[in-house]
Amino acid sequence: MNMEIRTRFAPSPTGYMHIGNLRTALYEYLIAKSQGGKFILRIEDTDQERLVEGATDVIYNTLRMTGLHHDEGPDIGGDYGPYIQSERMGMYMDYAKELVEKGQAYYCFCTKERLESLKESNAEGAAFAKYDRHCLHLSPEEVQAKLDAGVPYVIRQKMPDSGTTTFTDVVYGEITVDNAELDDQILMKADSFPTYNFANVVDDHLMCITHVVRGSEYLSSTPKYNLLYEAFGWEPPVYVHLPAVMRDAHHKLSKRHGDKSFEDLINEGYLVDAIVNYIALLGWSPGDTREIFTLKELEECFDISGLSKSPSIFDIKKLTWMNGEYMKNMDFEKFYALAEPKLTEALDGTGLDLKKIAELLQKRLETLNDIPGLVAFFKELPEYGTELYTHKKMKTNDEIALSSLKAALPVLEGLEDWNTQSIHDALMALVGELGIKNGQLLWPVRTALSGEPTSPGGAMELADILGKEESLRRIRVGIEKLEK
RNA sequence: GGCCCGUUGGUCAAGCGGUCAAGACGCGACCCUCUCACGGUCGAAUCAAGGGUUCGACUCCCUUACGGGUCACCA
Repeated sequence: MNMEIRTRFAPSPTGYMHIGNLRTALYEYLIAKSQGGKFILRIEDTDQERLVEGATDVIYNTLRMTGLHHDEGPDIGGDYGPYIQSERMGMYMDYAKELVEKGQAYYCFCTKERLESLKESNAEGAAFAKYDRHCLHLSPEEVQAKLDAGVPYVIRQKMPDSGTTTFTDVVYGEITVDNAELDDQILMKADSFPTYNFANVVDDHLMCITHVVRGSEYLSSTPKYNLLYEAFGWEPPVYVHLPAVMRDAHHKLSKRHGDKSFEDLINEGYLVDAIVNYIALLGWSPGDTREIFTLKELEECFDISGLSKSPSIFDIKKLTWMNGEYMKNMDFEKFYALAEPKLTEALDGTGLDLKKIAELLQKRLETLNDIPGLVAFFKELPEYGTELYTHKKMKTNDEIALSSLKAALPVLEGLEDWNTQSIHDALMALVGELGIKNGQLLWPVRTALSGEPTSPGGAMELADILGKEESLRRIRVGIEKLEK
């Protein structure tokens, strides 16, 4: 029978959501959900020194926004709690002692100083020093005596003396290492807290995690994890190691080096769905040429075999393109709801029809933050030079522009109904009368109305939105500039 | 340095012994057009190198190079 797949996202509350972590969460979610499994959230907050106020909320918010709903977690409970690691601290010592009893781990009373000197004496050009197992051969009596005397201790995992350890990673395949390479790593620290590696194994086992999904930086320590599972007599999980998300060929994405977090991208006007869609494709491919996916669609077609082995560089340009795709293909009402705040902010007090402007904008936007810059001219005609009137393709220059504007002015002044259609009819009729090209009339009008080299919408649309009075005023300004 | 992993256009990538080596972003050109954009058409651009194995290698094996990871009482 098939065991239900359980994956977990185990972030540290750092106060922001790293893109690489979000992608890991996404894959964990998809691996579980594509097989009808469960996605669990476990907060790893044991690093008390780096604790940030409100940091767990960032995690909850991100999962909620992206739709990566967890089935169990600190905020919603579950059968395998607690889901906050700091609340699990009492349970690890017993497991460590169990291993000692089984002969798979041992007490170590070595001082940090001794360990330090060990490294130095070993430093013959190499920075590598395994623990020398000084305490491995202590007799039970000696150990007990030291414990009774209150000598500080750690508990170390006893690695096999010889042979090799092999494990299979879903992405990287079969990996074998010499056991001689493995250090007797510390399981319980002198402060009686578990090390990360140990806590992870115990937690994952207790939470019945079937697929451990994590960054490839853990590939090297996986043999130790596996040995730990074996030592306990537990069944090891399926390992899925993920290649890193890079900033460039040499560096991982990192907040500290100025790379953007999920929140940063949202603040810069990127859409949640586009971000999720984009990062899904950073290291995974569906095998066909589809690129636009909703989360639901990803759940349906996600397959572990599409995961890549090599790191991928985060390309903001492609994200930006994809963001534009989402904007263009969105229902207008939904788009308007997103754009409205930005429009209101930029055009406050103008009384302009924001919906009409939004319609013009929807197909030309890459991010929501482009809005203010694109619509500013509606509020106030910018200062501009008459060189804007010269456009080679439109076959215009100052002279033509001036005469076109002069011709357009009375026509528009005489317009009773002011809407896109009436403006269109009037101007096109004028083009016919004058026997000029469309652009020779429309380009100057558009330029006069916007004062910009480019604008969302052409002459007729801008005139309609600006209204008769303001449009005429701007055309007069244009004439004035050209007459100088 | 030891060990582990990786390497298809600038970027994301498909490929899983036989393809003119998909597709997308970006870039360039053209078309459409009242600007920009959208849309459409086309184009430049890739198998890290060298050995094998094979009738045949991007695909399998080895070596080299170059990257990355890891070697904590940090997570």
